Amino acid sequence: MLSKSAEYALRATIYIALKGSEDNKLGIDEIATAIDSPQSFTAKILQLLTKNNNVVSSVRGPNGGFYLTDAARKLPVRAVLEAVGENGVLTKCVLGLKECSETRPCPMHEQYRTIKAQLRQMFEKTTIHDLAEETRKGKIVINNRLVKKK
Amino acid sequence: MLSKSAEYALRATIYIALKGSEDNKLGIDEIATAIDSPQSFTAKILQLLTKNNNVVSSVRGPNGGFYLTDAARKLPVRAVLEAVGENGVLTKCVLGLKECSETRPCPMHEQYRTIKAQLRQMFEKTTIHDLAEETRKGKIVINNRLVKKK
DNA sequence: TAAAATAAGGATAAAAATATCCTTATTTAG
DNA sequence: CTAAATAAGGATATTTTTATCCTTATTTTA
Ligand code: FES
Ligand code: FES
Repeated sequence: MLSKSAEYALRATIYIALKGSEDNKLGIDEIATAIDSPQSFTAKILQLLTKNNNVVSSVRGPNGGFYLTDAARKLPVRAVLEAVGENGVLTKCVLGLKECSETRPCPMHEQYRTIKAQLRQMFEKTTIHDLAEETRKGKIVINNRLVKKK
Repeated sequence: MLSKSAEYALRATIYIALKGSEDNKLGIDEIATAIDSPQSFTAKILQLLTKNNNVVSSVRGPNGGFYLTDAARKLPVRAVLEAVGENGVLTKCVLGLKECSETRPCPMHEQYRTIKAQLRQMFEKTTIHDLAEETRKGKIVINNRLVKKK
């Protein structure tokens, strides 16, 4: 469904939203460990997220690291996907035709339309904040281990 | 959403259902041209479809080619996806966690659940026959050109 | 101001997906 | 029985995605 890049981007962003703040910036090693992702690769992805859509903010040097602004927390999930170049799910044809349109639909278009609409809904109406809250509240998890209650 | 392999697999299968029959088998060159796909690669995929799930049937030699049995036409779309090793959309976690489960959900699980259910519905309830019929009836298209009415 | 900490960025590397090409096996028609 | 047609299958190539490593720039603190 999503690329590894997009998956790591989402998990990292959620984690940063959850644990970081302007005066508690998180280092790449902590983040990658927390979300079970390859560190250097995750660093690249965080670079994308800081460059595109201002999803993530970063500061170098001692006590530097990554955090989210309040504005960033209000961004929809889609902003994260866009930042890593993965918004195709919402626009592309399931059968891989060059165009997905009502006027030249493929045989799955009709059925896929409502699913695509729901995906769009999910990616546009849900904010980073929502996902972080969801995670904070429940027995929710963003890595492959059990979540540790603090 | 789907891999190229899966996209070609679906388009090819639909085309074969539409134009082929036991006594009008279709050659790989016709199929690949018709669905705008790379010929040799499509050949590989058809090999998978003949080996797995009996989605496609084939005969070598003069007047050989590919066709679908009546049984194959009744197969759900999912059988095609499975045959090319692409049924992960229905089982995997959107955020890429190793497990997708109710007991250890990720922060998107709740919202994604209903979408996944609809995807499953779509892939399991829709048959190859349905897609071919859909294509036969309307201004429906499985390549990147306009469909030619015969 | 020097040293340490940290992200940014560039250069590769490894793996997976996609694609092509060539040879082999099978089947049919003549 | 032979030749031609056609899919099967193996080997290889190309491209894209994923991943690692090393150097550079920035920032903070001592
Ligand atoms: S044309 Fe294929 S999904 Fe819209
Ligand atoms: S656990 Fe992530 S979608 Fe189910």
